[in-house]
Amino acid sequence: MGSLGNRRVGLLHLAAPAMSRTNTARKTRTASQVRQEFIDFFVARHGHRFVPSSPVAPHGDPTLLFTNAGMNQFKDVFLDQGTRDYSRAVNSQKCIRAGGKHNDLEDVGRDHYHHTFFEMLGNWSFGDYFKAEAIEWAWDLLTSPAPGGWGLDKNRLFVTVFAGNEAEGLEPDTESEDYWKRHIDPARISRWGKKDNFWEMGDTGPCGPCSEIHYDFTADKSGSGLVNKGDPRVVELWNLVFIQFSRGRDGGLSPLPAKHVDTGLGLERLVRVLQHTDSNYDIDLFTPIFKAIETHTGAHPYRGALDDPADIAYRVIADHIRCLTVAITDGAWPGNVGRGFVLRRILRRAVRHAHQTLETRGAWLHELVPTVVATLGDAFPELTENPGKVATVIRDEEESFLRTLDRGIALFENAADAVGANGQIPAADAFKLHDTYGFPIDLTRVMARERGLTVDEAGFDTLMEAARQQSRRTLDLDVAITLPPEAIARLKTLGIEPTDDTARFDAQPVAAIVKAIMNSGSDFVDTAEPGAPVALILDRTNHYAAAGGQVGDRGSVSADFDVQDTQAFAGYVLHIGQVTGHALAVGTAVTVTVDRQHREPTRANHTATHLLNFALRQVIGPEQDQRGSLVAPDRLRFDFVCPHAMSLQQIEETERLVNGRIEEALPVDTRVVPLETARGITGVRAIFGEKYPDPVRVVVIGAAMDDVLADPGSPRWQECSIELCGGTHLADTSAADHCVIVHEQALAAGVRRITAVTGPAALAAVNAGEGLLERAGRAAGLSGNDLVGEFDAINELARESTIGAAVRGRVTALLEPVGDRVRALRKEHRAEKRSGVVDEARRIAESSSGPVIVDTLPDADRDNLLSAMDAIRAAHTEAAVMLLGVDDDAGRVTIVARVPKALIARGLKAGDWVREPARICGGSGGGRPDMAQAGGKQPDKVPDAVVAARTFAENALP
RNA sequence: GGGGCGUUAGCUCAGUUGGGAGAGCGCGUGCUUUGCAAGCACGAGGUCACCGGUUCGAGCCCGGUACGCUCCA
Repeated sequence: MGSLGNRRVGLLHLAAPAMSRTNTARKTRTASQVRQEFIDFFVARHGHRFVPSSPVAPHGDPTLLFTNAGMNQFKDVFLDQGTRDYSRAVNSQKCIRAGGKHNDLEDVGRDHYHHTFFEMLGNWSFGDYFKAEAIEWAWDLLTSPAPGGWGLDKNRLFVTVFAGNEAEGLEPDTESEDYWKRHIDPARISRWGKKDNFWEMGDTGPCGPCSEIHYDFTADKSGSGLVNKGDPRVVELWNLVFIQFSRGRDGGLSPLPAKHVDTGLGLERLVRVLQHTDSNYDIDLFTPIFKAIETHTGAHPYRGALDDPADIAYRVIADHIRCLTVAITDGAWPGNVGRGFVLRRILRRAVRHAHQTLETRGAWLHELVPTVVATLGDAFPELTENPGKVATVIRDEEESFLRTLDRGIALFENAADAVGANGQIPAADAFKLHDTYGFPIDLTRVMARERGLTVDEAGFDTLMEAARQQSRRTLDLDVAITLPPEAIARLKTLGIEPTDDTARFDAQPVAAIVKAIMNSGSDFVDTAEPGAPVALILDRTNHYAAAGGQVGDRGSVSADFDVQDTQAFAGYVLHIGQVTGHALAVGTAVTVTVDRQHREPTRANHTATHLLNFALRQVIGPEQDQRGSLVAPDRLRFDFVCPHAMSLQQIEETERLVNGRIEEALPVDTRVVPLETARGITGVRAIFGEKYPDPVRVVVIGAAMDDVLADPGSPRWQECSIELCGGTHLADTSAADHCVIVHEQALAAGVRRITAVTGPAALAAVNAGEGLLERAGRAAGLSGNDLVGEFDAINELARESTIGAAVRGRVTALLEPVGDRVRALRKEHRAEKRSGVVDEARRIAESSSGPVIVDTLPDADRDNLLSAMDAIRAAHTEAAVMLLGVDDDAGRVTIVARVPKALIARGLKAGDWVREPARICGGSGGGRPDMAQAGGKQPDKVPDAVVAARTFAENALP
């Protein structure tokens, strides 16, 4: 027995007195005690090694979304691909069933026993004990009275065994059956077929019969007919799998030399039995979380009802926060693909319940993390390591969804109110919820179901597919010339070898032979004529084909062909471009030259990209994960995982770190090494999910490759940028001159993009930035029109010119107090102008009389005209008033008119009235009978217009 | 790389054929009231993100840009 096992021994004995003390009430144990008793039983009594739960986010297994069974971490043993230094193991495995083949997400909240996160107690034998012991011990632990066991009522237990299968030539598992008969009334044993009692890992591989213990929750112990019927009153407790066969590729079964035992006992349902509750959710793993939710929401206390919306929300939130806390602790991260997308969906369901069902506002789910840690931390100490970080991740994700949640709910409510007789939410609405507001389709489905509605999911899928098609179609347009699979096949039949591009790194001119010429229709031709774009395939080249984010080289082939882009397909390098000199024919001997003006800055940008990647990890944290990049001669772009916008300080710090390494003139070393070796280097950076060749090229900055390979595990490589990368790089970092981050923006939820420049462009950006900062600093000393002009000029330059993102932020910050003054000045100016116009209007009012007043005001816009109108009408309440404002500079005439009710009745309508002078000024207008506006573009016609307006009014008012 | 949506007062958001920019909260002042998270009145606060177009007239219509959100690749 190993030391790991010893550490956990002993609690069973401590717990025993507590159990016997409760003679009045029912004996109850905490979930923690149950878990520990299980482990102790197998460690202390039966010599098992305690093996801690593996992470729920499996690291080395891309076939698995989440750990979903206790055996996951022992899969290699069962597949005979790995060994352990022990043959008996026990643990409580953290499991998540959501999003994959086993998906319980849809059912969480609606019943008392589905969970996305749960624990699976298990004991394992690796070629050690088999059926007899597994059955004996399981029965012993379940039914022996305390302190040795849990003392379950044998009349509530049923056992199932494998019934055999003729087609497979499999006998009934009478072996297990005979062992069970030693313990239990044979009437309580039943036989079942392959579906229920034969376990297989996959289409091939280890498999074998299993035997299950079921528990009868019925009040009168009448559940014998409900075994394996999916009825919640009789549930499977413990599954004992006996791995004794291996299924080959031909589908046949052969006996395994080493037989294994794999068992699984769901902790939550077991504790439910032992705590005599009616629901998995009533056990002490959940009640503290319910309490915390109650405190945060003020909702009624949890009552456990299946049809109460608040109780459903309680269950969903408690389940989901457990799942999220554990998953994020184990290194999963909410995102938009795979595992991350499952987590995002889980979190959004919980947020939506908090917001809509429990009517809370703001992000608070993350505040439940400490409660989850309190309930699970003793069993899984990793939860206690950094719960603050886990809470932060959850909070960020909550806040981001809350931003669109209200709008989405409003859209859903409208759609739900408008549904037709078929009770179906239209696909267009469901898609918009998904596409615009981030409502996963399963969330929309849940919301619809709550209102007795369904969702047009077939239509949704169609829209989704259409969106995908569009994304792809537009992507394809970018590559004008590609090498389709049939063309590759033709090249192979022609005996043309893939291009030898080993010369691409030193980029010296090479001599080559034209092997094939392809036109834009993907047809092969014998000669390339001037004009149309074609792709040359040579036997060898020094051109770098676009890959790993780095754009393809430009260059020339002899003096006759201009290479505008270089792409590679299946090892064939396409030199895409046009003939500029003589026609080229297949078989021509040529000299290939790389355009240095294009290649050199690209090298600098690629090396700078690595330095940025490295610096960002230091500034943002280790969770910063590259999501994509573009390396072009004029700029570089880098997309990475980051929960929120970078602060000015973070941008500056990143630049400082990168430029520090540029100044140090660090050497850049590369080497092609076996993939296995490369992955073993401390701190090596690779893009998750990317397929790398083997062997793979490694680029290290700041250390010699010989030193790295001599001791790949050394922690000092943490201090260097080491990446798997096939791109072209500088010989040493100083050639990049300088690096400036010119943009920082959002790309998708939790993903940021930075754009940076190096070399002369970076130095120019620094100069421009410094100049602008200085101007912004001086602007505060200006006043009046100078201040306003300078403010506008600096703002425009800050927007338009290429300067550092951090400098742009600083300039904006400097200008903020100046902006206040500018606004005040402008306002003052407007007020002065208005009071001038209003004074003029008062003079008009004093000198006017009669039922119709028509006059002009110089230098007045619409607002001022209306103010002037009010001033005149205050003195002449019964008069119809028309004012014409003239703006000579802009060449505009603005006309407003008001007519009191009495005059409307006599036949003067403002809408008609304004049209007359407007027509004369070359414009038109309109409005209501009591009020109208119009305008024109010929200020010189205003005197005529005034006359016409007066005439019109006189004629209208006989 | 391609879509969808958004950007209006300090904050949260309305704004209906295009015709004088609004609400709630917050802020200020005054009044009332010494029983809770008070009431009433008045007021300040806007480049309707930016640029261009259409129009006599644009927060609103059209095109573009920036930023944010979001989905797909």
